[in-house]
Amino acid sequence: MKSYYTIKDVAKKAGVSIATVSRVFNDSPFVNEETRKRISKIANELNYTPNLLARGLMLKKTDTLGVILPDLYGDFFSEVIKGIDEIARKKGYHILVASTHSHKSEIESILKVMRSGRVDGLIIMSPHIDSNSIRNFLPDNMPAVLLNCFGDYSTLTSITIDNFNGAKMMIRHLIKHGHKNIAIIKGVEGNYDAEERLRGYRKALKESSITESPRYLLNGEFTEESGYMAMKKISSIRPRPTAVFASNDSMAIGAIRAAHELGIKIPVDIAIAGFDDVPISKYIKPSLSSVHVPIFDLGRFAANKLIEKIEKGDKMKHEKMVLNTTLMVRESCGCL
Amino acid sequence: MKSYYTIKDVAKKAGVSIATVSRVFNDSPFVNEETRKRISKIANELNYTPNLLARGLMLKKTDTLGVILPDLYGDFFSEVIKGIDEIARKKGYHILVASTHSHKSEIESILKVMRSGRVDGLIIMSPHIDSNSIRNFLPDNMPAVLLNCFGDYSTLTSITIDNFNGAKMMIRHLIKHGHKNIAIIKGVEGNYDAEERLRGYRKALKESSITESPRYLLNGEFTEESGYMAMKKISSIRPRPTAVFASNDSMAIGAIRAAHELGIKIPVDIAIAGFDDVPISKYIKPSLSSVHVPIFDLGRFAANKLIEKIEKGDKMKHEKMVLNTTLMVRESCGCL
DNA sequence: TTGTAAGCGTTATCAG
DNA sequence: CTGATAACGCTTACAA
Repeated sequence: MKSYYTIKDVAKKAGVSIATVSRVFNDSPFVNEETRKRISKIANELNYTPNLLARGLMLKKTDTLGVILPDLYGDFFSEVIKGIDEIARKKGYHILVASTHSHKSEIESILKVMRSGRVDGLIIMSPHIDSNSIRNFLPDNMPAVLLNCFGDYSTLTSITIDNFNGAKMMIRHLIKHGHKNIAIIKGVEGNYDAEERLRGYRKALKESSITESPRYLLNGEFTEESGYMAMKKISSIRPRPTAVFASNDSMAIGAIRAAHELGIKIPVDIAIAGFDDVPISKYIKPSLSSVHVPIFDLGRFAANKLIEKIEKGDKMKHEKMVLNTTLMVRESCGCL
Repeated sequence: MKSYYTIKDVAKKAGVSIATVSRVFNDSPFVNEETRKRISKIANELNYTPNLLARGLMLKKTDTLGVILPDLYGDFFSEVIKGIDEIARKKGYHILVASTHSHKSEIESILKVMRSGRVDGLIIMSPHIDSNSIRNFLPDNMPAVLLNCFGDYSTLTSITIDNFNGAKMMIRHLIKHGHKNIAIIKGVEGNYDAEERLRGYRKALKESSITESPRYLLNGEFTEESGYMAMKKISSIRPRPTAVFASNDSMAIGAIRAAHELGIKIPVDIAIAGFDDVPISKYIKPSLSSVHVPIFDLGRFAANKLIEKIEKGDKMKHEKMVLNTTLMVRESCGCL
């Protein structure tokens, strides 16, 4: 007994040519109803399904989307994937995922694999500035959608989150409630989201003629731990800031933990705000004011756009899409 | 200009046969150093990489692991994926993911795709009892590792988390601290993890000769919302339980939210414990006592086992592996 | 050390 | 309606 059957086996058993079997599996109208039934029955018995590699080789179509992300873990990425998956499955595509850890060499090797006939198109998120070179590694016939990347790639479709305005709104909000000494815990250096959020912070300060103080600029790595460390430092800055804007929620949560340990009351002593609006932010105490990011949509839009590009051909004009962010005011900023 | 090049293009340009080009890309020792260099150079210029579909078709090897999960979202699944990805990349494999939403039809169609030459092996997590039939859909030559599934598949390798003992330990712990009226918020009906945790709960009660009360058995869906609802019900049960064991952390967090709203103090009025030890549990107030589950290891072990099976052939004996869970005592159970 | 040619499992083009 | 047969892009005996 063979461990798997091919179109030939089915054809032989049904006493027809492989062409006819192929027709059956491709819903060709030109096949006799009885023949069709007989072939279907035999295929079923043999548990036969067409080999997708062979089919892909012929058709130059794999019904697969390549998804390249910096990491696969955490609320953010997993929600992006879920969004992509939802659309993909709905439209009959599968997804091949890979994480780069923002390493240039990883990106290149992944791209090499992905472009070698295995996927019909690519969704790439590479917020790190070094990974800019991605473009050069993309065969220019390969449909692609870029997520949260630097640069204005007029040649590529890209979708970004409105980091800049999100941060600006949040800082404006803090200023409106009387804060003047506002510290920021920055994100990873050279990261698109981090830079844009910083830019928003600066813009809001400038608007209100508040001079930016370098002492209020803390480094962070987008991790809980780095937020914790930053808050420890902040506690000894004089004059002590009355508000802290963490460039993402993980860091905000770390900052809150540090504050707890230091006996600093939030939001009474210091107001804290984050960015991303991860699910947890509602549940921590105090609940975290944050900037909501439509992550799920990001994934869905990306998948939709990509599939559109794949199916309409690349003559589709390239576009840049920006997703709105919204303010989520909760307890930690002290305005409730 | 062609949009992509094949082995033929390279061969022609280098003035050799495709066999030689192939040899170069497969590191065959039998190729003249100069020829090799010339071919490499030309391949580079053309930005040529071997088509992996064609190669896979010949070799019957795709260097890809299929990963089938109930869902792609959330701390749990994303950490499983990350674990798998870490090992896979290390050993030169890629991963094709799909989510089933525990729908039988989805599982079947996914399996059909996965087995059609696209993956070398499968990691399947299907804790729902209906999806039991998976076995029948697996070509028996396809290496596979089952995660947290029902049944004792002596024919398949499986890895599970020790849900039973985890729950038992937690309940024992509560009993030791004086609780006798312990409610449980159950997980999804027919779900492997849910059933096992319930079994652990019962075992611990029986051990201490505490009679199980049906009123203390609340239904839940593993969601935050269902935990919230359950707690609302619990608050009006008389005699009111002094402790609540939620079958996962999401529900425990929902329960805590409900308690807050109802003015029930945790852990003073009611102790609460969860399961999974998701990252958030450390950060909520009160911090959540939970049962730690080595999720990341689950993914890594699964990937390692699968790759081993793929490479050693399926003569490898099938095994059942159980990963230990450990008690994480924090504030919410009131023992600190 | 290299080339020739068969074959992997499909689909597509033509005849019939 | 059906069957040969040539692709698809690659690896691998076997021959030279």
